[in-house]
Amino acid sequence: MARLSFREQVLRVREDAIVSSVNRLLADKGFDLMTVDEVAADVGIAKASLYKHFASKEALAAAAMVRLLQRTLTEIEAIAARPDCTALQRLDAVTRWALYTQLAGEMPTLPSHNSSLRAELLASKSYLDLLMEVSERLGEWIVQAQADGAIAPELPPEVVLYTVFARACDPVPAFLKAGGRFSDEQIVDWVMHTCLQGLCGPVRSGA
Amino acid sequence: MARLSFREQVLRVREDAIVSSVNRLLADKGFDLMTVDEVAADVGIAKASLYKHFASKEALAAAAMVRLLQRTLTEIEAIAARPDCTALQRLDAVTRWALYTQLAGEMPTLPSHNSSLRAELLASKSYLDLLMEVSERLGEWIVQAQADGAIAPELPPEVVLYTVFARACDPVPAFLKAGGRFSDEQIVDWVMHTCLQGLCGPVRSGA
DNA sequence: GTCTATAGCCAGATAGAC
DNA sequence: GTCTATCTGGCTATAGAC
Repeated sequence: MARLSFREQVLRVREDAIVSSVNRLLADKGFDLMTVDEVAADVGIAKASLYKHFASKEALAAAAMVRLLQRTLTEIEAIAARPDCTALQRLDAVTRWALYTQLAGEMPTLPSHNSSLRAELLASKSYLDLLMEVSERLGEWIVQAQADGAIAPELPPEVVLYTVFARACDPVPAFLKAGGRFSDEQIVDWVMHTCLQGLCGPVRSGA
Repeated sequence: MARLSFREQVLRVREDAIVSSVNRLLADKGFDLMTVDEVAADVGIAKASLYKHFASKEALAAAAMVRLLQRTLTEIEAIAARPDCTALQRLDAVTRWALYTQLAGEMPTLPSHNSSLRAELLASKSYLDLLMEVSERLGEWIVQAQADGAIAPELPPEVVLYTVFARACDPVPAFLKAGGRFSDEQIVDWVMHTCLQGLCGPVRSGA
């Protein structure tokens, strides 16, 4: 019993190493340019061994997305545990976390066009469950922030949710980072500013 | 002389048909999933004939991007010709145009990771020239809008420019459209609202 | 310049020994 | 479960006739 558990633990560690490589490669090159050979080489095992753990390239990507959502949920729970925060501050915190994750090269991005990949994700119960839970947790904060008058009440919560989600694959931070003239902190501050206050910023009396 | 000119015209019409197909397919499936066979079938010619017009798949995509930038410049000039507009209103108009183009399925999107494609684009003088001209035209409006106090002066113009550019590949409109509950006009209005005023909207007195 | 046919290559997936 | 070696399909690109 103990041996079996140990074996399973070894298995999980190896699979976690695989998912880590996939996560990094997805963040770096995207799904289409990532090859299974690369993943195998990065993990340090043979390609055929990969296929003993995951049935397809799509399954690899799905596993990376599941882990991302799990980490997102962990982050959400950590932020939810902070006392004396407004809902807007919590939304701000989770969005900043996503931006820093992206700037660190750890945010896997998937092409929204790829149909085989979409099919795999929509068939994954754990992925869908996690996505729904993340959406619901954020949705509660959004509704609360609107009740507080902190987020524009005329925006449907759906619009707010998608806008927050979209920061995870926003190309602006990477472009600003590529320029090399700004720190990650500065970049995140600006993107958060445009996200919350918009380009026009707080309305000044004369405007 | 007239015959030669006529021949060249026929050639350009055919090439324009090719670029139209590429534009649509790029908007629909993206570069990696678009195959040259599809383009040929869509145009109604043999694949080998395509390669008489364009040297590679990357060249096809580059041609589509050049045409997009040309159309963008045309739109910019039309907006510039409007009398009695503030710089912010012109920026608003061109961004709205990009959003409608995207919702119409006519906005080609390229993967930012693909290196062979990047190389092709960076080697294309007409692409780079057009990109620079579009950036400069928008840059003038941005600086003017900041001088007017309409756009937050603490934002570097670079940040504003990238934020405007990013609307062209913003995933939010497509998600909202996929929901099927909103009109294109409504979607564009919301996205423009979040772009200019942010999620928090105009600061209310109590906030 | 257009076509048919095919070369050449690469990447996802598998066979089968250990 | 791990490996080496291989299969298979699809895609870019080209050869060569007309």
